[in-house]
Amino acid sequence: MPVLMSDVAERAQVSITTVSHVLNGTRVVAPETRRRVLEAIDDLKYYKNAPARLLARGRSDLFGLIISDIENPFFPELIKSFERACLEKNLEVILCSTNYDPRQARSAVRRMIEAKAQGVAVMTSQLGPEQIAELAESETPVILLDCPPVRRGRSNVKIDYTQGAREAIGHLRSLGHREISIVSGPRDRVSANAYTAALAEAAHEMAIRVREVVEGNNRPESGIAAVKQMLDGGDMPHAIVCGNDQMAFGAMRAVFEAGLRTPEDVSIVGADDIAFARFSHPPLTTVRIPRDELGKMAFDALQRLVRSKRRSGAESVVASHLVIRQSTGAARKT
Amino acid sequence: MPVLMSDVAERAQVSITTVSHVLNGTRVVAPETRRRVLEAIDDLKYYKNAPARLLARGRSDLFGLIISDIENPFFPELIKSFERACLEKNLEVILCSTNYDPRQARSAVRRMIEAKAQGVAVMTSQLGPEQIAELAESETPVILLDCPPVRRGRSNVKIDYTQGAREAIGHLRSLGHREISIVSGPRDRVSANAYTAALAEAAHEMAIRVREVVEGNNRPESGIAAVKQMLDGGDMPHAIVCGNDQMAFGAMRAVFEAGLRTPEDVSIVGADDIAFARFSHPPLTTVRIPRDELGKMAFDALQRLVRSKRRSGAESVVASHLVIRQSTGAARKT
DNA sequence: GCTTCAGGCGCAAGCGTTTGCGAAACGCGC
DNA sequence: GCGCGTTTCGCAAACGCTTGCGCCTGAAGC
Repeated sequence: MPVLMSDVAERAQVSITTVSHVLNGTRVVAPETRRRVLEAIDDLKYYKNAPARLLARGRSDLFGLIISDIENPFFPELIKSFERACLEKNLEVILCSTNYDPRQARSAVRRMIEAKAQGVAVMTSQLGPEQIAELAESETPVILLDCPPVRRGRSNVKIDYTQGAREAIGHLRSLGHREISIVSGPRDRVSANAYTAALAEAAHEMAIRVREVVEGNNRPESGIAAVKQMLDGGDMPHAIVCGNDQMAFGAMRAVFEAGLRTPEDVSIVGADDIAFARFSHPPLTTVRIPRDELGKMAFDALQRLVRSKRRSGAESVVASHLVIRQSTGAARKT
Repeated sequence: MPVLMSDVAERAQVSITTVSHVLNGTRVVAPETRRRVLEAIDDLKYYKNAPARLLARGRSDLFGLIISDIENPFFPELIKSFERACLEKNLEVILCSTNYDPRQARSAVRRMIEAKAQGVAVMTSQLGPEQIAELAESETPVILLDCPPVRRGRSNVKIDYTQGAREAIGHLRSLGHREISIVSGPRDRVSANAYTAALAEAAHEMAIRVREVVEGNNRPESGIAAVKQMLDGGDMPHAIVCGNDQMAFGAMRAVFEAGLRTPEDVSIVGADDIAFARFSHPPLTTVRIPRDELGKMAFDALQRLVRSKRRSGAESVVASHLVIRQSTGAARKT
């Protein structure tokens, strides 16, 4: 039923070989012939058959991207910049979410392999070593997030939290704070631990005391819960550093509900700098993770890996920086 | 290099025909044989070759989803529920964004056709009639959003704003408000107009005056701008109904920056009920568009269309409802 | 005028599945 | 012991494209 290359060929009075070549630019075709072919394609409204094409070529123009959860505001910007980079090079993207579910994680990997993705950027920590190994066995180059070591066919893009952590702690210090409390991300997430560690180190360097670290699950509710718990402790924290913005929003809410104010009574710092951080009340001071750079970087790294014959992995790093808004303020004199 | 069906067949001592049939469950295979095949697949780590499969079958198990912009918080939840529904039926999703760019819109359509998607849900108004026609010509069933009429191979899922609008206006009225101002979405968006119209009608019914409608672009900044403009007018609005939540956040910010308070001085109502509406300050009263239902509904409608031989389209409707939080309050006595 | 060469193009063999036909093997009734 | 219905499985022809070879034509070289 659909229009085939042979139909185009017939109408343009050439062989399908020629049609294929003008379509792909794989060899010189006389301008006049080319014109006829293009015209025929247009007249007939020919669409190439992607599966047939892939099958014949043996490889795809697909780059895979595996993320945790599309509803997590961390990802959309990352996805978008990854996609944009792919589009520019005329590559397709195949996107899969794990939704924090190991089953879906496995199925995501399977799909990547089945679709014959040239390479896959894994921007979630939901994949276990077995899944990574599976990709490796299929000779699929992989980019991991915060997950060294690098090796053949496997690069790493790393978020450097140290700078952001230093700036955040430094900022609080300069506001007169000498103690902080931390609402961390889930302990089973490498990135969360890295950030918490970076904070602890920065605090140590600057002689700031870390009163407590309470673990959240990265969602606003857990920010609320964490802060409630802190407040119940009796001795109220005056500076809270959160593992991500969503928990920071929760924290602000809990502070408000306790009859306190941000930043007058307690300063709050988020992390990620999601779009809404600018529109919360007060606008959130936060450690920005440049997710657009991250997507671009993942793409670049992947492309390098795919192109190079040796497939030797590399590590690239994106820096984090504090962006100061209005959720942090001078420590109260005691 | 990769493991083929023939490898599996050899190891299991059967023909590739049999392997194919156990893989697809397309005919009965003796239990023992079946076991051997499965075992071989497992041992060899065989992955089916999706392109080859598609080519041979002539059709795919792909459902397409075209959205505007993944960074727009309206979409992720919709995407997720669409995906979930597909996953349950063992269908793959191919997702494309238009990013409000006609070129990308065209390319999205082309990709759907090339990939041989069984059907496509178009949840954006970026596709012009030509693109829709393109899909129709390729015999691809289509689900549109708020875009009648229904016809062969083309269903519509409609958001019913009237209920939500009535509830919103009624709520404001019961709080003592007798006038509202509207910050609408872009006028070239059908849905935005539908909502504005529903608001106007509800207002009319309840004898509420619509002081003004200023057009925004659905982003927070435009909410700020719109409210600034209203405030500059001198005569301050006491109730503002916004076309979406993001503009409502902007509106709240502008109100705050003008030294006023929400809801004491001005009540603000959003629309969509994105995740952050619960965590803004104050939490946003908003007309909820159930995006999860929407995704599910789009999927169901698409599936019906794909399955039925006659391909006759239908219209399904999702209702909207007000969710009352704290950005609305009693009108001030004048 | 004959050879050489390059530019332009077509032939046909894959690519790895699915699936319509059938064939073999087996059990049962008579 | 034979015919017949079942059950179980294999053969080989698509599917629509890409691409290695190689042919043809006309112009340039001598």
